Amino acid sequence: MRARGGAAAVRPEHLAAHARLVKSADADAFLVTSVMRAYLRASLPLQALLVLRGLLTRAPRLLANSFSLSLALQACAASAAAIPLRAATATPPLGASLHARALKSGFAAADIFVRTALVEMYAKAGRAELARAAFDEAPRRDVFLCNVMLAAYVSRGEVAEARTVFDGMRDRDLVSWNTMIHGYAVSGDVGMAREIFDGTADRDAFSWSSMISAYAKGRRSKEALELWREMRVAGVAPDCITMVSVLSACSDMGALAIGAEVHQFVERNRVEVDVKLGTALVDMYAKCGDIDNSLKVFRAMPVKDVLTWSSTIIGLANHGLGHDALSLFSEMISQGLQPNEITFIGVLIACTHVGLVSDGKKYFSSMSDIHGVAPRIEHYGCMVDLLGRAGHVEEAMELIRSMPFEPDAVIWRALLGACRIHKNVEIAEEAMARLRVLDPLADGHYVLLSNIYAQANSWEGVAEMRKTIRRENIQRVPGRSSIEWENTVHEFVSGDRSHPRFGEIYKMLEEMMDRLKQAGYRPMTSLVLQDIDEEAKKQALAEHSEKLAIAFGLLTTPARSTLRITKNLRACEDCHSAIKLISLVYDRKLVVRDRNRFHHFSEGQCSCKDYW
DNA sequence: ATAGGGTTAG
Repeated sequence: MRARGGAAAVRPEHLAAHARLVKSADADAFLVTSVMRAYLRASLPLQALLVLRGLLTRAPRLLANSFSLSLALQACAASAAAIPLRAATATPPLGASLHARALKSGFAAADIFVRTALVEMYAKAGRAELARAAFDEAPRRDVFLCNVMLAAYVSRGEVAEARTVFDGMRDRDLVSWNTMIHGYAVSGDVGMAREIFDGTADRDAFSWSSMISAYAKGRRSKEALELWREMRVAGVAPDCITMVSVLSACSDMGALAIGAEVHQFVERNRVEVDVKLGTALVDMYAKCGDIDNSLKVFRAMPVKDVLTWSSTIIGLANHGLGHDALSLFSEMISQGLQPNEITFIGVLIACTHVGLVSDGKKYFSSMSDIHGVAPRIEHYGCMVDLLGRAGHVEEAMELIRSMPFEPDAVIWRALLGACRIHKNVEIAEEAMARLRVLDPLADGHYVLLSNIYAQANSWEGVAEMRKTIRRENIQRVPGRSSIEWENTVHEFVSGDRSHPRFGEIYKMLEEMMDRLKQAGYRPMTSLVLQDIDEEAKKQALAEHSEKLAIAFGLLTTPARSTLRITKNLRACEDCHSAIKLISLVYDRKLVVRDRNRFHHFSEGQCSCKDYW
C-alpha cells in the first residue's frame, strides 16, 4: 500500500543520484524522474524543485520527455502547495515556463500524464481558472484527469462546479465518487453526500470514512455510528482514518462502550496506532467520562504531538482535575514542546474549574510573554469565566472593558453565568442587554437571567423573562440526556414517553423521587419557567431528561455499577442536587457530562464542589 | 508514474 502523509524516507542512492545530477549534464532522464519522485514521496518538494532548477539551466534536454516533464510539473505543484502563494504572485514562474515547454514540445497535447500534472499544478497554486483552461483544452480526458479537476474544485469548496464536472464524466471510478462524497461533506451538505454515497457501487474504506466523518462533522453522530455498524456488516476493513472518524462520533455522544469496542478492534487487528488515532482515543475516553483510560492511552503513546497534549490537558481540566492538567502542561513544556492556542484554552479551563485565579492570570500573561502565543478572544472568554466564577465579577467586567477585542456573545454569556453563581442582578442585566443584541434567539440566557431573578426573589423579573420568551418567540432547546446500554445509546428528552420501556422507567422514576424526598430532597420549582401550578412544576422537574436517563440506568444495570450520562445543556441545579442524593441513596457512582464539564458524583458529593 | 477519507476549544 502506498504511504500517505507519513512520508517515505529518501534513500541514499537517490541522494547519490542527486549529486550526480548536480555535477554532470550527462545524467539520464531516468535518473531525473527517480530522484524527483523520491523527494516528492518524502514530502520534500523544495528539494525536488532544486533538482528541477538545475535541469532548467544546465540540462534542459533531460526534460524533453513526458515522464520528466510530468514529474517536474508535480514538483511545482507540490511546492506551490507547500508555500501558499498569494493570488497576485500565484502564477508559478517555473511552472509557467514548464507549461510553455510542454506546449512547444507537443507533450501537453499528446501525453495525458503531462496534461494531468499541468491541471494539478495550477490547482495547487490556487489558479483555478488556469487549471480549468488546461482541463478544457485537453484533447482527450480520462477518468484520472477528471478526478484531478474534481479534487481541485472540492479543495476550493466549489462543490457545485465539481458536480458539473462529475455529471459530465463518461466514466467514473471509485475515486470520482469518493471525491464527491467528501466534497459535499466539507461543504456541510450531508444529504447530498449521502445521495452520492448511496449511488456508489463497491464502496471502500474511503467511501465509508468520508460518509462517517460527514455525519460526525454535522453532529449527526448517531447516524455516524449506525454507518460504522453497517460498514462492518458489509465486510469492508476499516483503517486508522475510519476509526478516527468513528471515535469522534463516540466522543460527541459519550458512547463509551462503542468507543471501547473500537479500541479493542484496533488492538485485536493490530491496527497501527498513529498519533492521530492515539489522540482520538485519548479524546474519546476523556469525553466519554473515562479519564483513567484516557490517561492510560496517553502514557502508552510513543509519539505525541501538540494536539495529543492539548486534548489530554483539556480532558483533565473538564474532569475537574485542574492540578493534574497543569502538571501535564509543565511536563509538556519541560520536554521542549511548543503549546498552541488550544493548549492554553485547556490550561485556563483547568484553572477555572479549580478556582485558581492567580495561577490563571499568571498563565494568561505567560502566553505572549513566554510562549509567543497571542491571546485571542477565546482566551479572554476563559479569563472572564475564571474571574467571574471565582466571584470577581467586577474585575471580569473590567477585563471586558479593557480587552483589545469587541466582546462577543460568548464573553457576555460567561459573565451572565458568573452572575448566577454570585447572585449579581445588576451586572446580569447589563450582560443580558448586550446578549439581546448579539444573540437574541438563544434561549439559554433568558433561562439564566430568570434563574438569577428567582434566586433574588424577584418574581416580577421571572414573570418578565417568561413574557419575553413568549413575545420574542424564543425556541427552547430541549434538554437531552443519553445513557449507553448494550452498546446502544438511549436518549431521553424531558417528559419523554417514547422509549419502549417507558412504563418501567416511570415506575422507577416515581420510586426514585420518593426515596429522594425521604432523604431530604426539595424540588426547586422556582427554576421552572412554564406558567403552571406548583404540582405540575414538581412533575416537570422530576421528568427532566437526566433523571429519566438515570432511572433507565438504575433499571438496567447491576447494583453499584457506575452510571454515565451525557447531557446537551448545562447541568440543571435541581438535577445536580438530586443526583448527589442518588449517589448516596443508591450507592452508585455517576459520571455526568454537561455542556461544559464533567461531574463525578459519589457518596452524596460532586467533584465540582457545586462550582460550575 | 498521476486522484479520494482523519484529531484538540468556552
